[in-house]
Amino acid sequence: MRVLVIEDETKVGSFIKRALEEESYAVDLCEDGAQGLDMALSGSYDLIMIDLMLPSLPGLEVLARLRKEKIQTPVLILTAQSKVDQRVKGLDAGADDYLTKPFAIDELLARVRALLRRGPAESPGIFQIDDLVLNPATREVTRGGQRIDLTVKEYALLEYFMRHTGRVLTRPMISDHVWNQDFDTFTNVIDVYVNYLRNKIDRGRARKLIHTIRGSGYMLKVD
Amino acid sequence: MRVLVIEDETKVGSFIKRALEEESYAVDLCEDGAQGLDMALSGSYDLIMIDLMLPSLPGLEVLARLRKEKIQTPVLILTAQSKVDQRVKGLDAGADDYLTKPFAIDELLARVRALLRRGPAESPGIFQIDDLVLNPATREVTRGGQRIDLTVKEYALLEYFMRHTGRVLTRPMISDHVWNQDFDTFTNVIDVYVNYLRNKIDRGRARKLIHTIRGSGYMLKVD
DNA sequence: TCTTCTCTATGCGTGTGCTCGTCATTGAAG
DNA sequence: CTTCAATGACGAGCACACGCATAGAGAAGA
Repeated sequence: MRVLVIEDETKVGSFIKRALEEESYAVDLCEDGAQGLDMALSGSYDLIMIDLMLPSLPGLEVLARLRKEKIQTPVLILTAQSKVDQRVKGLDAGADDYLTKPFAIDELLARVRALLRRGPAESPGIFQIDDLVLNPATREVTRGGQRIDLTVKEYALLEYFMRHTGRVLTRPMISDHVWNQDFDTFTNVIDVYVNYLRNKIDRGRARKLIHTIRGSGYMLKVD
Repeated sequence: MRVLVIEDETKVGSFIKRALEEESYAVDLCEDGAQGLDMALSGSYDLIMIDLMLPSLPGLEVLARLRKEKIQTPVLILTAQSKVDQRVKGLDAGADDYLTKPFAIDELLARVRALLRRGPAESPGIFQIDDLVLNPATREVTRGGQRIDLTVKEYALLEYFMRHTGRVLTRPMISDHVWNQDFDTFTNVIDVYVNYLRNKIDRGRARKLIHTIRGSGYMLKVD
């Protein structure tokens, strides 16, 4: 899951970035409204977080243009003012949720999870395929009841796979959602990480779940 | 446990702040009603204390708006008048308890403990994991029956851990609940204090309780 | 003054993320 | 069936960030 944070206060921004990264999100941080809009328009993000007070372009304007371009990515508004009309304006402009600063990081994370949960599939809080279970709330993964320890990146990759079970995932799709902006296209990192995952999830099991679609990408499914 | 105190009399306010800090609470003090409301809305607090006589925005109003925004944090009302109707109004507006000034500090602390005990988990007064026991009422900690002396900060950290056993606690989450507002994100204080706790709690024991989740944070659990 | 506590600063070891090179597999053409 | 090119699998190894430990500065209180 990739998140764009448009926030001009460096301190707040990097605090949020770090918190999200510890929760295994890929995070791009942008301190300028106009530039942030450009990035948001790429459509690579699963969630966009916008501060209302921005230099160069106010947050509400960013949001409005985004919606005008038919980008339906969930948007979470950050605002210093708790004034009710500000919030109403934000929600009217197409925000999905708002949060007033200062906020508790737990609260931010909870809302992020909530926004991502109401995905296209209207999915529940837990993902399961065969005897493989992933719980995003606790970031716990088990197979056949047995706990599996994953690194942050491995977890991010697996979560992406499990959110798109039975679909072919191309390498560009994977890098777009699991890695952040400064991903280098000309490497085989993805292959390497898929291999790591295989070792921890499929190695020694009767039914393999991770399948290679030669010439296209990978797919998570039961045969 | 983090507490917000909204009290315009500087002397009373800092007296309360100090008393609470000695009991290992993280305390933010605010002398203005409107600003206090903003802070309270962040959801960062485990308890909020409001004086009824405030400049800019009366205490009852702060409380009412808080409840309107669905913030369910326990609220303790401070009031100079002991008039019955005042109290009734306060409780009607959604306060959980009240205290008339002047009050004995012991009484204040007792009520704070009582309010925090009825947490979201409907928790008992005592926390236990393996042979480690923590009693918030006496702030006494033992492991295997043996008393363990902790400093104020160490205790606050351990209490936070024990209230969230078995869950991964990220550094931002920890700083949000154990340190107060002016916490500096870019230091390793948390690591240092976890290390202190390890020395006093896990050092030399067969079963370790504090575990590092690399890239994420820490977790308190039995293996 | 001396002690206690909180926090800063720094050096060090190690796991993670990643690169690279080589080997295995696949599928198509001869 | 053999050959060959394209594609992917995977082990080895490197660099760096992360977390640990420890020393000491600074503040507050006895």
